[in-house]
Order: sequence, then C-alpha cells, then structure tokens
Amino acid sequence: MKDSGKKNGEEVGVLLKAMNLLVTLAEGSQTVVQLSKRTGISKPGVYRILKTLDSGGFVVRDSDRREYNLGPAFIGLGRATRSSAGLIRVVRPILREIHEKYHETVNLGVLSHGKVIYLDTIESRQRLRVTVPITLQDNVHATALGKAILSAMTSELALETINETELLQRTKNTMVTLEELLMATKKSKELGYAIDNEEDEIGFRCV
Amino acid sequence: MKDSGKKNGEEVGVLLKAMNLLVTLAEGSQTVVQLSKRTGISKPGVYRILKTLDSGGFVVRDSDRREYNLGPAFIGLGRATRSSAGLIRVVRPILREIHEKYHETVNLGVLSHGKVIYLDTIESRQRLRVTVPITLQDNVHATALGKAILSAMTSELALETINETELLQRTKNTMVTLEELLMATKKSKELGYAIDNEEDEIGFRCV
DNA sequence: AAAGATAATTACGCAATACGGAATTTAACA
DNA sequence: TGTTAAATTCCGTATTGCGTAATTATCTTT
Repeated sequence: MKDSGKKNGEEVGVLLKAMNLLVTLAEGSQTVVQLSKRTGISKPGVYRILKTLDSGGFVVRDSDRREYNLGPAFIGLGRATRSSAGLIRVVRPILREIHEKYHETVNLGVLSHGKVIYLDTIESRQRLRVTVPITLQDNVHATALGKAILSAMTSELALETINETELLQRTKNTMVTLEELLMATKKSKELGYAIDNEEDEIGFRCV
Repeated sequence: MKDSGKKNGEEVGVLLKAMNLLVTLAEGSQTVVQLSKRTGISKPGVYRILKTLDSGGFVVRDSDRREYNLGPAFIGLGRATRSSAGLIRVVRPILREIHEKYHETVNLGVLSHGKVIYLDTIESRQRLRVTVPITLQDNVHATALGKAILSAMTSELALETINETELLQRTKNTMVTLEELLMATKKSKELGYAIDNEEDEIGFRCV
C-alpha cells in the first residue's frame, strides 16, 4: 500500500512500478482497482502501465476485459531464460527425487537482490485444502530456503546480503534482528538444512 | 535502429523500451553498447533500464559484469503464466507427436497484437550446423505459423489483425500487399496448412 | 608496463513525460 | 430503469527520464 516506484539511486520509476505489478499479477489475475490498492500505484497509473504491457504481450485481459493476467511473452521469455541458464534441467531430477521421498512440496530458488526467487516447484499431492498461489519471490530472512542459501555463503557475503534487505516482521516468529538471523544461519550450516517455523506465514512450516 | 519507444496512443515510453530490450535479450546475452545499437535507445538509457530491471531480478549480469541476460524472474513468471494458461500442458503431447513423425522443429505460438509469440518449441535433432537462437516473436505475415493462425480466423478478424501490423519486407519473397496475404490465407484454409517460402529469413522454409 | 581503444558509468540541464485528481463513460446488478 | 462501482479519458503541472558530453574502468596491443 506504499512504496512502489521509489527511485533508489538511478533507477527508472515507472519500470519499478511495472515490475511490481507483474510480480503481483503472478499471484493471480486482478483488476485495475485491485492492483492499484495492492501496490499503491494510482489507478490511471496502473491502467497506463497495463495498457503498455498489454501491447507487448506481457499481460492479457480476461474475456470480460476486466481482469489482467500475465501474458504469453513470459512463456517465451521463460523458455529463453531456462535455456540460457540450464540450471533447472540439471536440478529438476534431484527435486523430483526429494519429492518422491517425502511427498511434500519442494522448491528451487535463487537469491537475487535480497529476495528468494522461486525457479521451480514440485507440489505436494496431498495438498491440504487450498492450492497455494504461486509466489514469485519471498524475503530471505523469513523462509527456510532463504536461510539455507545464506548458510551456504561465506559469512561476509551473507552479512552483505542481509544488509540489502529490510527485515520485515512477517509473523510473530519472524527473526527481525541481525543477531538472530546470523545465529540461525550458523546453526543451519552445522545441521545441513534450515527451518522456517511459521516465520513467513502462519500455518506454514518449511525445511 | 529506429523506433523503440514511440508512444502510440497513451502508452508509457520507457516501458516500451524496456520490453524491447527484454525481447532483444531473449536472443542471447548482450552488452549495453550492443543493445543500444540494436534497439536505437541511447546508451545511458539502456544502462538505466537494465539497472532497474536488474534490481528486480528481471535481468542478470555475467560474471564479468559486461553482458546482460534475462534474469530468474522470468522463470518464475513463466511458470506462473503457464500454470494459469494451462495450454501448453494440453498441446505439448501433440507437438511431440508431430515431431516424432517428421523429425523437424515444431513450434507452438499464439497471436498477440499482430505478432506471433512462440510458446513452445521442440527442436530438430538433425540441426543443420548452427543452433537457431530462440526468438520470442515474429511477424504474422512472414511466417507459416502466422499465416496458419490467420487462416483459422474469420476473414473480418484476419483483416483486422493484418491491419494492425506493418507489412515489412523481410526478404524478397515476403508478401507485402494486403491482397497477396489474403489470397495466401484463403489458400491455406483450403489446404489445411500454411507455407513460408524464405519469406522471413533466407534459408528457412516452414510449414 | 604503458598507451591506446572501447565500453561502462556518472553529471547535468532541459524538455518531454508520466503523474494523479477529478470528470466521464461504461458495465454490472438489482 | 436507477444505482453503484469500475474502467477510461482529460488536463495542468512537476517530475522524470532524456541524451550529450565528460569521466572512469576495462580490455588490447606493443
């Protein structure tokens, strides 16, 4: 509901807004008003940006022209990215193996500017009630995957990364101090895995 | 080397440029200068936009920090789009079947604002010499796929679609007049398939 | 290792652009 | 048909992004 296109140093405001909208859209189709409320961007602003993105196939409109969705361009760009990265092809079999073993949802992610961006997911079959909407990115400090990545870094690098992010209090269990987080990271390094105990969202635990 | 961020009606200029850059990047990693030349956007402009996209994980920089690539965000957004579209899951087996039968590259695409956006591709094994770089989108009028799509539409809709695009002369075989194109479309409708006879790129034929 | 060349990055002042409040049109619903 | 809520357009203004030119970093060459 607040910052959405704040220039940090020399970045382009509209673009930040556009990316914000796209990331928000990844969670499901939404109307102009909904997006405006979620992102804090003015209604005409959202409208203009979506219109532009639409012209490039980056978003599409529903049959009733009210809700917007991510467009076909992302499928193409996603493919292009995968083929240039090559990572997923290598890692997917491993994810699948883990999934077979524990029958729980398995995530693959990378770190980018203090956020965990999910690259691949194999969903649990026994999905309890609701389907979890696809999330594009999450905070490093409040997810098991994020902390696992941190623990695999040199401590200087980890520190630098943590400094890049705001330690938002997502739930009452979220670690919001640098000390806590570094401690947890160290522990993870010893254990070989990391834990998220309802730190990002109540009702979800993660290993 | 020319138009890149021309506003048509009420669109956001920088965004058009950014999309242009991303589409260009889909063809392979490139430097600021290369992108500037390819797209006609000024060097500082390219730099600013890439910097912004980088901050959102939409592009990444090579290890030597000179070349830019599409970023992990597209993998996530691609996944999100696929799951909401559901189309590919249905169509892929069919593509594969065709591929098995003829051992040639098979493409799946949709029409978006007068361009064919490629959603999925199964590449030919016997790839002659070079690997064809992944293209995100092509002109409707100069590809077999584009013309196939046109032929499946009502003629009014096809006409409307054609009017949306500039009929660029890609090669000496490209159809640049409305009449030619409508004629070809009609023919395709009868045949059940469409042909691209070196109309988009010399050396490539397509069915 | 120094010089030359090429690319990345920053500075900066100006014009265009994107901004958002308010008005208007369109659509959904009762 | 009337009512409400959303989409879309208007419009004056300030901001933002723009591109030239200067600077710094990086790669090449001898």
